[in-house]
Amino acid sequence: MAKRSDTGEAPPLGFVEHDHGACRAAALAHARAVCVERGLKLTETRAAVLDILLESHAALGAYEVLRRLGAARGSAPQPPIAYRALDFLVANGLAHRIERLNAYVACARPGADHAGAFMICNGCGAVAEIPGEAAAKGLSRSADALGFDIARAVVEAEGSCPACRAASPESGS
Amino acid sequence: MAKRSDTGEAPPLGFVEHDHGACRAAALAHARAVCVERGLKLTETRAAVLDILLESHAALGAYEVLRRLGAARGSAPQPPIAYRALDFLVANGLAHRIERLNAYVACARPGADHAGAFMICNGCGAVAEIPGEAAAKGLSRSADALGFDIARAVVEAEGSCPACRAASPESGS
DNA sequence: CCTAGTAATGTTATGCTGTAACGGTCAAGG
DNA sequence: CCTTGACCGTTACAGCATAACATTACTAGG
Ligand SMILES: [Zn+2]
Ligand SMILES: [Zn+2]
Ligand SMILES: [Zn+2]
Ligand SMILES: [Zn+2]
Repeated sequence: MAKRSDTGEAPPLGFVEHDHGACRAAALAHARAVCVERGLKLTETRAAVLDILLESHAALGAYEVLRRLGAARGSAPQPPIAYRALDFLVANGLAHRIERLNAYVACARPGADHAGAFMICNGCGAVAEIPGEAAAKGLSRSADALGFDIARAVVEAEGSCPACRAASPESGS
Repeated sequence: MAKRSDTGEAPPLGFVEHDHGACRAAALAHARAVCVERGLKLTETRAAVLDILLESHAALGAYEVLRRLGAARGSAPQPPIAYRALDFLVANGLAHRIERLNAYVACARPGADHAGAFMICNGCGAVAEIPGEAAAKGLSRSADALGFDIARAVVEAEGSCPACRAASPESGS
């Protein structure tokens, strides 16, 4: 495949093979560091939810998170438990909400600026997070022309990841 | 205001003053033409739902459409009635789904290519539909670099329209 | 005309997504 | 001690969406 150091971009996790154990540990460590730095509390529940999201680079619905949280605890927590933790993670850039799926994914670019864009594979459910600049640039030019002030941009592309394209080429061009 | 003929782009309805009665009639006429051309049936229910969406350039939730449909008929239709009509309109490019809002808006660019992007005003709920090219270009370059095949892109910016910025400038820069 | 097929609508029931509201727990600080 | 504030636990409900099946309407063929 293409080299990836030639553009200076971060490697796009989600579709590429990588040491996910390290990936997960690094994200968790980063979360702890961020919370210390900002005076936030990464409580047991929040850490557990983040860890659940970090199980893979797929997006999980709130109720799926809730189920796994219940399995991890032995009890059966109610929806607000999951939503509050997810809201905390999203508000602090540790996770993202995928609007197209009404689902949540752990942040794959710890510490980045966080105007991210996402590529969602319909085959395997993997989600890759990429810098949003490319899309945001064109978008903000359009917004300027309109006099519109962008507070937040949702950029989500749905399609087939390299692995899924290789596995079922009938849907290709 | 800024001239709008200097870029060759279509005028961005939704945020600009315009003769909305004509806008609505033209959209309805276009819908009829499209259906005739493609051998589709713009039934009473479908036309009614499209007309409801065309009441303004704001997005409506399915249940709000349902309520208005009930008001227009005198009966109280069930959710699938609205969803089926909305699905038909979306499938044929006569309306669009706004993922961020779980809501639907009439197409404001009849006959266009339909890889549109949307600007959603948090103040007044107006939605402007703009050509998606600007964002799509950067996005597809990223996708190519990843080996990702984009089937559909969701591009939705949330913020303040010119009118709402003027009305409440405290949230400005 | 009658019939069979298809497309759309009507109806029932249910599941997924998200939040309001209130009470309990625990730690920090006067 | 007693307040304050942040978080957690629980109940109840609101909003979004679809599966499944019954019914109606339109259409093509006999
Ligand atoms: Zn990973
Ligand atoms: Zn895939
Ligand atoms: Zn209009
Ligand atoms: Zn506005």
